[in-house]
Amino acid sequence: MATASEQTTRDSRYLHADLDAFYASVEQRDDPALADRPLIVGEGVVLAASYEARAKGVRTAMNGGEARRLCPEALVVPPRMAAYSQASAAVFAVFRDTTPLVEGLSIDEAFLDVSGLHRSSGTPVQIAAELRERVRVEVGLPLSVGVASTKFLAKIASARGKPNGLLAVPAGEELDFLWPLPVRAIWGVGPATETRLESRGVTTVGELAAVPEEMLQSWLGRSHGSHLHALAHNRDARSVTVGRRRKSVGAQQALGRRSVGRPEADVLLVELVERVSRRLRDGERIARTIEIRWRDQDMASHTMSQTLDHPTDDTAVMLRSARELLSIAWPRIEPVGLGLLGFTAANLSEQNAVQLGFDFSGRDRNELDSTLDAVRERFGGEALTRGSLLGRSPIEMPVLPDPATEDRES
DNA sequence: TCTGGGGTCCTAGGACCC
DNA sequence: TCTGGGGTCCTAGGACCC
Repeated sequence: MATASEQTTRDSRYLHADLDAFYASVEQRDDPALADRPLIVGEGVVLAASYEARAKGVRTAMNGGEARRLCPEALVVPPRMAAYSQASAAVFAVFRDTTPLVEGLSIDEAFLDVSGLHRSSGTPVQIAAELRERVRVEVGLPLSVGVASTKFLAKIASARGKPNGLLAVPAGEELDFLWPLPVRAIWGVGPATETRLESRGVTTVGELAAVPEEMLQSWLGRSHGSHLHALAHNRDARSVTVGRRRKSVGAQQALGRRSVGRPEADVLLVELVERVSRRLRDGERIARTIEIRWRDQDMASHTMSQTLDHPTDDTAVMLRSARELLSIAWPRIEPVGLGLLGFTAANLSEQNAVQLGFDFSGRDRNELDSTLDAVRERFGGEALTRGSLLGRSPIEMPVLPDPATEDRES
């Protein structure tokens, strides 16, 4: 098991904050009649279930009929997305008031880096306790927080602390905490990886840590293998990234078992493209890659994509491309039957970006650096490096980014 | 238990360029 | 005409997450 030399001695600087049963908690907050009662949000499929409903076996993504059979006394309400967005924004405001180093992962969870706050705000554990209290009082929602020396361990800790808990993994005790857990607890180990590990007799993180890295790579692929090897030893160098932006926007529609002909598929495609292009325009984003995805009646999924010469947010342009793809794909789709149709716009960039083109082949280093300085001064591009100037593709720079719009849209 | 809707990241082969 | 090293971009598929 853990030896002292293997333990990290870094401070616990990362918080993973996760709202409990988020949609259900918002409903229970807004309607006192729902408090402390089994509650299901979403009718066709369960989007969220209160802990009272979970106690009966109801789970997220379960179909509504099954959920009602398991928990007949549950109240079922339709989702109110606007209310959840508002609640999320209020919670994230508390996060950002605690530290500017906040990385949103989804509508209801975020990483916070609280290193450097020790003098002003207390220890990470004190900060986490304060955060939970503020979210409870100011927003009225239960929050679980994990505290650890790495992001991935903080995430595991918050999950173990639920519901409504605070769990800190003390520096030096990381591996004692980690190694008894099932491999599935690791963020990034899903059903496929779990099965592959299990077939080789590896079921706990401790057993995973004992497998030589090269062997793990041969089982799972180079990158995945070395990544899991590192995590099993609590080696995770990832830091909190502020201001991440979405890289793709998509919409999809499941069709069940009914048979769908080409005309109906085409109508559906128009609706999907309209939804996506509207969201692109609302978010002031443009996309260069157009993708259709479908699932056949055997549940196998497929994609087909096309990259345009110029990014766009224009419905007609995207629709033309999507239709072209559907025409090419249809001979493959028709014999098997369509189970789901989706449309995704990827390769997103900022609507107000400028493209800078450079050709520095054969130029010297000084000339390059002075140009780099000039470009940075004009466009404020901190991310711009000499390496990016040497690339042949145009470099995209946001025009005078407004910090207020840097928020991740949820 | 035959399964919703919205995402991210990685891999691997081929085309193409210098 | 053939061969090599180094690199980017595009496409399709797969695993995973909330």
